[in-house]
Amino acid sequence: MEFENLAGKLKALSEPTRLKIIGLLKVRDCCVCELVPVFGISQPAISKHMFRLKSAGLVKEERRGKWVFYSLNKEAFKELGFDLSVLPDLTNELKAIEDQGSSVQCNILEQA
Amino acid sequence: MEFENLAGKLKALSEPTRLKIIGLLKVRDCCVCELVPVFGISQPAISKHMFRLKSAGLVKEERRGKWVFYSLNKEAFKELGFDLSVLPDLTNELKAIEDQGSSVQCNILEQA
DNA sequence: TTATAATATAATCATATGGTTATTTGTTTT
DNA sequence: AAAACAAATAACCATATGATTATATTATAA
Repeated sequence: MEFENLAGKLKALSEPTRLKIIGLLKVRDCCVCELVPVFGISQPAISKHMFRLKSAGLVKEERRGKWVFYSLNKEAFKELGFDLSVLPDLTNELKAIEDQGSSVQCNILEQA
Repeated sequence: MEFENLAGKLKALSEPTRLKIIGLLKVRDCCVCELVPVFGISQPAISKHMFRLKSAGLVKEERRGKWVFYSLNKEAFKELGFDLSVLPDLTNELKAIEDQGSSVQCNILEQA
């Protein structure tokens, strides 16, 4: 891959919030409303981060009813030469959010 | 590694000039005055890029007489989970610079 | 069909970034 | 010691970035 293209993908990765979003998506697909309470920034801010990740081809999006779910594009990470296993496992952090339903602003969890 | 730290290193990598500098250092150690003619930007601009790469721990520096040579910190790339082999090989590009000595602003090549 | 929920977009703002030119610092050469 | 070379630092500027609030858009629920 050419340097410009590679650098573009790396730039999308190289922001702490977005990198942690990638870590969360490594655990499971997530929708925007689940990510908002994790980071304590506004919903539009998360949406813009997802747009950046999607534009770089690092994540895929899929609408499921009211929600838009984002998932990792693992193929893109291979091409990028980035090993996802270096990211800390966030399973527990995601579980914590699921448990304290009070702080979760969306109703996605009630669907299950 | 934590997300902040990882993101910081990725940010240092995620700029086209710096990423290409890494590609050149993969071929061999280089000094600033060799890099200047490759990119067509000013010497201070290259120096600042080297500072960013060094601060992120991605490169090491070593003074040799008048020159300061930079080399890859390969260990850092492992920790970062980034596979250097995805970068295009720039051996020829470096050779081209060596050959057309006219455009090279420093005398490093005359040393050999 | 009206209200509500989830997401995206627009407008705005402060800070970070990557470049420039001018100058300083360190090293070698004459 | 003076001149020249290599690199770093300082001051500055235009653009990119990451956040905000306000407003649209899209889909479900009442």
